[in-house]
Amino acid sequence: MHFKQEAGRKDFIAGPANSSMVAEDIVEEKYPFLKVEKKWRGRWAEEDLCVVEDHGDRPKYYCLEMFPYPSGKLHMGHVRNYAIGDVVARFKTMQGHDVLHPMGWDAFGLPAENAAIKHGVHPSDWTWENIAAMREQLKQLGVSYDWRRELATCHPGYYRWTQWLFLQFFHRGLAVKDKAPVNWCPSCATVLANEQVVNGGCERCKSPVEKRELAQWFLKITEYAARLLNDLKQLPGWPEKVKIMQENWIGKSEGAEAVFPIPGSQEKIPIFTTRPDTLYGVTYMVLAPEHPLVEKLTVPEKAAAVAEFVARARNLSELMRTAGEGEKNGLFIGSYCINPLTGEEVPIFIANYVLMEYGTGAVMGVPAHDQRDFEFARKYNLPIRVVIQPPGEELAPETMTEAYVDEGVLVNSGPFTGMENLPAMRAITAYLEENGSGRGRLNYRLRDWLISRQRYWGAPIPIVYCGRCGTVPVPEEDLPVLLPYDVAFKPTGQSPLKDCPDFVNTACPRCGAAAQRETDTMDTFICSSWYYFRYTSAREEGGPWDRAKIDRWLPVDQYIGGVEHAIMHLLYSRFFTKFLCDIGLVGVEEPFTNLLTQGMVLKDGAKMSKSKGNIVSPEDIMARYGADTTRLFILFAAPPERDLEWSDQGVEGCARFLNRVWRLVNAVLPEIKGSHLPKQRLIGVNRELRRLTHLTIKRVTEDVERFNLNTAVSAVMELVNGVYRFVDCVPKTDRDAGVLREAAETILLLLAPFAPFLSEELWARLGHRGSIHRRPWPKYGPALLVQEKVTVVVQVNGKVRGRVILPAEAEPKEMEQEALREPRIRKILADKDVVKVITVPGKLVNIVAR
RNA sequence: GCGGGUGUGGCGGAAUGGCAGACGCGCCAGACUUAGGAUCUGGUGGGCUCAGCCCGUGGAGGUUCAAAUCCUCUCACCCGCACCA
Repeated sequence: MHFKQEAGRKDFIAGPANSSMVAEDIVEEKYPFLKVEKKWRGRWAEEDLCVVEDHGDRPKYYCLEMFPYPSGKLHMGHVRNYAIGDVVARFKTMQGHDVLHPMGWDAFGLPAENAAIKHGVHPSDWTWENIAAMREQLKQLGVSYDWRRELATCHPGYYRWTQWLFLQFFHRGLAVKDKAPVNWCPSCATVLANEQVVNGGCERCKSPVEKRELAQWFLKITEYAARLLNDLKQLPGWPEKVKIMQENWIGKSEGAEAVFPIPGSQEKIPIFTTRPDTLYGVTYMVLAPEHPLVEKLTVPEKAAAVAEFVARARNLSELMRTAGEGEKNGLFIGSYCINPLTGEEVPIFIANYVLMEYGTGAVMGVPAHDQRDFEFARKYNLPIRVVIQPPGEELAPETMTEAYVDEGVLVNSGPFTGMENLPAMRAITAYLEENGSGRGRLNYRLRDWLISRQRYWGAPIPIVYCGRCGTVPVPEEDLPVLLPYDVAFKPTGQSPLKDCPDFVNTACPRCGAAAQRETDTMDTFICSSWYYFRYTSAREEGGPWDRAKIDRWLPVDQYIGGVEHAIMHLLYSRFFTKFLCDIGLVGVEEPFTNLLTQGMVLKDGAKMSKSKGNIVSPEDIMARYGADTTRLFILFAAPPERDLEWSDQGVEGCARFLNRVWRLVNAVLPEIKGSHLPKQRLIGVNRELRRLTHLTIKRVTEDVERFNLNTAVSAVMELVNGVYRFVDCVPKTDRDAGVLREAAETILLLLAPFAPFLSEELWARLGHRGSIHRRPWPKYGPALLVQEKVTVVVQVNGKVRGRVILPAEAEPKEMEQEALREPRIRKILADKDVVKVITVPGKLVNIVAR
C-alpha cells in the first residue's frame, strides 16, 4: 500500500489516529466474545446451520478429522486438529459444496477400565461423562459439526455393526483363531499388537513385553498386503512420508524359497532368501528358537542344552532380546540338512538372531555374503565359502573382514559359475523350481492383525464355543452381543467378562446346547476402521450404513489428523475399505483421498505432558480470550504440517488483531451501511484499496486451498492494516464508501472460517440478515489486480542499486532505457562497460557490467 | 545401520530461481493518559569510515546475469523402522 507516501496528509486528522474512529460512535472497545459466542451458538443450533442434507444438489465434500478418544478434556492437539478441519469445512461450504463434517468418539479402550479400577467408576459412566464434557468443549470452540451424526463406538447401536462386520470377515475366512506367540504385557495383563510394542516395551505403560502362546483372533490383513502396497500409488493426495512409512511397514521383499531336506527323514526346512544367487555359499542352517522342528531335529545328547537355550529365548522379553547389542548367540543342535543345489550336508543351528515371525523362521547361513551370517560364522568357527567375486578383486575367506554383499560374478557355483549374480538369481530360482526344491516368492514383513483383547471395555467378539458344534458365530439377528453392565473390576489382569457367568453362559445358536461365549473383546482399532462410513448413516438400524449415502459421500475428500496414526489406523482403515469393497458393501477401494497430517503442539520445545508440567489447557485459553482467538492463534502460529510452539504472547497478539477488526468495522459502520461500489472507474487511493481487497481474496483463497493457513491469516491482517491506513489517512470527502464497504465485508468473509463468531456478529451489524457462513466465498476480479505503475528493481551485477517507477506494461527495451537513465545507476556505471542487460517484465532489470 | 524431515533476525515464521526477513510476537522511541499490562504512531538482521558501502538463510564448494530456493559434499537436530534373511 502506498497510502502513506501518496497521502502525506496524515495531518488532516487533528487528534490521535484512533479518535477519528471511535470517538464519534462509542462501541465496545473490546470484542465481547463471551456475549457474542453465546448468542451465536444458540442461533446456529436453532437454525441447524451446520446440518447437511444427504440429498443436496451441490457437489459433495467430505471433510473428516480423526475422532478423539474421550479422555474428558480437549487438549491443544485436538484444538489444532479441529480448527484446521473447521477452516476446510467452512471454506468448502462457502465455495458451494455440501460439506459432510461429522464428529464422534473413539470410546472403547483401556483408560476407561483403568479409571474403573482406580476410582471405582464404571467404564461406561466414565466414558459417557467424558463425552458430554468434550462435546461441550467442541461446541464452545465453534466447530461446524453436524451433531445429528454424532456416534460413539461404545454405543450398542454402533458396536452392533462392528460385530456384524467381524462376522463378515469370519464368514470369508479372514477372521481366524490361532495359537500364536503373542506380545504379553504383564502389567496391563493383556495381549498387544506388534504395533503396540515400542522398543520392546508396552506402548502404554512401558513395562517389558513378554512372549506367550495363546489362542487369539486374527484378521488376515496379510492377504491384502500386495494391494495395500500397490494402491499407495493411487494416493497422490497423501504425504509422501506416510506412504513411505506404510511401504516400509508392509515390507515387501522379493526372493525365493528353498527347501532343505533332512537326511533319513521326511522333514524339510523351507527357508526364504532374497539372495538365491548365494545358495552355493551355504555352510550352515539356522532355525529360530521357537521353530516347530527344533525339538524333532535335536539329537538326544544336545537336548538339555537346546531346551535351556530355547526356554531362555522364549521367555526373554523382546526388549532383552534386542538389547543384546546385536550379539549373536547360537547353538548346534546336532543334526544336518541337505543343500538342495549341492547335495552337501550342513549343520543346523538355532540362534537368537533368527525370528520366527519373519519368513519361514529359518535362514540359510551364507557367511561370505551376509553380514550377520559372517559374524555368526566367525564366532562359531564355521566355514566361509565365497561364491561371488567382486569385479577386479579376489576375495579369500581367510582375509575377509566383513561380508561382501554387493554385485559380482558367481564362482564355485556349479553350472552357474561365471554368471553375473543378478541374472543368476533368476536362473537359480528357476532351477529350484524345476527340481521341486523351491520357487520364487514374495515375502511381506506385515503380519496378521491380532485383534483379541483380554479386556472388558471393548466390542465383544460375537462367537460362541459349543462342545458339539465348535466355534459358532452369533447369528446376525442376535446382535449386538451386549456388554454386561454389572461386572467386577479387580486388578487381576483377567478380563472381567470371564467372571461374569451371565455373559459367558449361553446356548449354542446352532444346536441349543449349553455353550460359552468368547470373552475377548476387539482391538479398538477395529472400531475406528469403519467409523467414517457410519457417519453417512449414523442412526441406520437396518445395516451398518445406507449404501446410497455411502455412494454420495465417500471417499473422504480430506482427512486430517496426527502423524501418529500414519501406520496402524490408516492401514487398517484401508484394509477394511478394500475388504468391504470386495464384498460389495461399499463402492470405493480407498477411503481417504487426501490426507493432512498435522504437527504437534509444543510448549518450551517439548510435547505438552503432565510429567513435564507444560500443559496449556484449551479451556483456560478459551475462557480468557474466547474461541475465535484460540483458533486463530493456533492456525496462525505455524503451517498445519509443522510442529507448533505455543506462545502466550502470540495468543495475545491474535486477540489484539481481532479487537482491531472489531473496532474497525464498528467504526466505519455508519459510513458504509447502504453504500455501493460506484459505476465509474476508480482512481488513486480508492482504486488502491480495491486492488488490495481483491489481491487479498486471491491470496487467502489460494493459501487455504494449499493449507497455508498461517499465511492466509497474515494476508487478512495486511488487508486490515491497509484499511486502517485508508481510514486514517484519507479524508472522508476523498474516500469512497462503497470501496470501504467492500473491503470491510471482505475482511469478514475471509475471516469467517477462522473466526466464525466475530465475523458473524459484525456481519449482522452491517445489516445482513442471513448468516455469513452461508454466503458464497468472495471472488477476485483479475482486472482489479493490475497496477498502473510498478516499482522496478534495478540491479548492477546482481545487486540492487536503484528503483524506477514504470508503467506495469512497459516493454523490456523501455525498462532497460529507464534503468540506464537513473542517476544513481549512471554514476555506478560511469567507469564500467555494460556487457549485458537482463529484464524481467514488471519486476527487475539486471545490468551486467565490467 | 536404513528411511524421512528440518536448519532463515531476539522468537514463531514469509519468500513461482528475481528487492531475504511478509505477517505476528518481543524490544526501542514517541503520542494520548492520574495510570498503562489499553490504544495509536514511528523504528527494529549484523557491521562500517553511515546521503553510502560491506556482510548475511547450519558449513564448504559449484551452476547461473541472479541461489534461502537448483547440484555436489558436509555438520547438527528431530521423527519413523531396526538382527526382516
